[in-house]
Amino acid sequence: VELERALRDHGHRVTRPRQVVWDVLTGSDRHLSAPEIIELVHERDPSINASSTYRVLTLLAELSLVRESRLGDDASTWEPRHADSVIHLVCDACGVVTHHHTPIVDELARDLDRGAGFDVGAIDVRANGRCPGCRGG
Amino acid sequence: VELERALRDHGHRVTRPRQVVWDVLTGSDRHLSAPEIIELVHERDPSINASSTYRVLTLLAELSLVRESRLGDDASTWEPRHADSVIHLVCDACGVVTHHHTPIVDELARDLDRGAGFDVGAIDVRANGRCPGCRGG
DNA sequence: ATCCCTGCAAACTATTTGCACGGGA
DNA sequence: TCCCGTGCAAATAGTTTGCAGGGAT
Repeated sequence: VELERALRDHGHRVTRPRQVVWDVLTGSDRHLSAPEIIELVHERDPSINASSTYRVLTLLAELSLVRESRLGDDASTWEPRHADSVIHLVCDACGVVTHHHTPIVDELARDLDRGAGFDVGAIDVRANGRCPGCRGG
Repeated sequence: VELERALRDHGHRVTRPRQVVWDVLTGSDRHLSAPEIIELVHERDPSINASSTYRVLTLLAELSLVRESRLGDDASTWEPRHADSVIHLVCDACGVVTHHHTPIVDELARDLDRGAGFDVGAIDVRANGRCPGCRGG
């Protein structure tokens, strides 16, 4: 229903591809690449075309329902948008991506405003390294 | 000579494509995409193939001489690597990418180590927004 | 003399777009 | 009924790879 409301509020139609893509995204607890999303969408409904999935992802991003990240060297990944700023922790050993929160990001935004005169809209922080599990190896 | 030393120290040969790509990168004050680098390399020596440029960029990244960033929605951009952590400020209005430094990034690294048990190797911060010039519009 | 690098061309992956039809409002 | 959104297929863009010859060491 969150999806339906967001779509209607902006004059967009509620269609099956949009619902299925949204279900796939909200039904996953991790980042998904476009090809992965396309695959999962196909499992639920093989008649939904890949290009439609791309178009839906673009639309959902415009509506701020999902967020695109470019974490690796390959394809973009997508996830439902979080309310607050999130830090992406990418483990170079096992490849797992986790999230982290800290008020320091807000501090950073303030510093950019004051120190560089930059009007900050969004901040993305990515850290590469070793996750707790791979750390002691 | 910095390039030559880095190459020889790791048992790699000093070749023309490697020198030209390095010259192009160090001769620019801004981020360059691979296609841009290929173009600039061609201006200096049209006989250097695009695939070689890709291979050189990959090698230089392994040697930590250059750094790859994925700032926009299109291609990766490359720049000589900086000693300290750098923040990329991407202006959504004019598209210009500038750099910013702040010790807050180190603070962030410490927080990730303590707060999330994550062994931080590198941190990338990107901020989208309005640069000082486009701000008052 | 050895074998690392390169140029070339082809393959690949991710993503975008034109078009005509069909379904949502 | 209207026209937005879709499926389809082809086009694009960026990047990677196999191979054989040439140059750096």
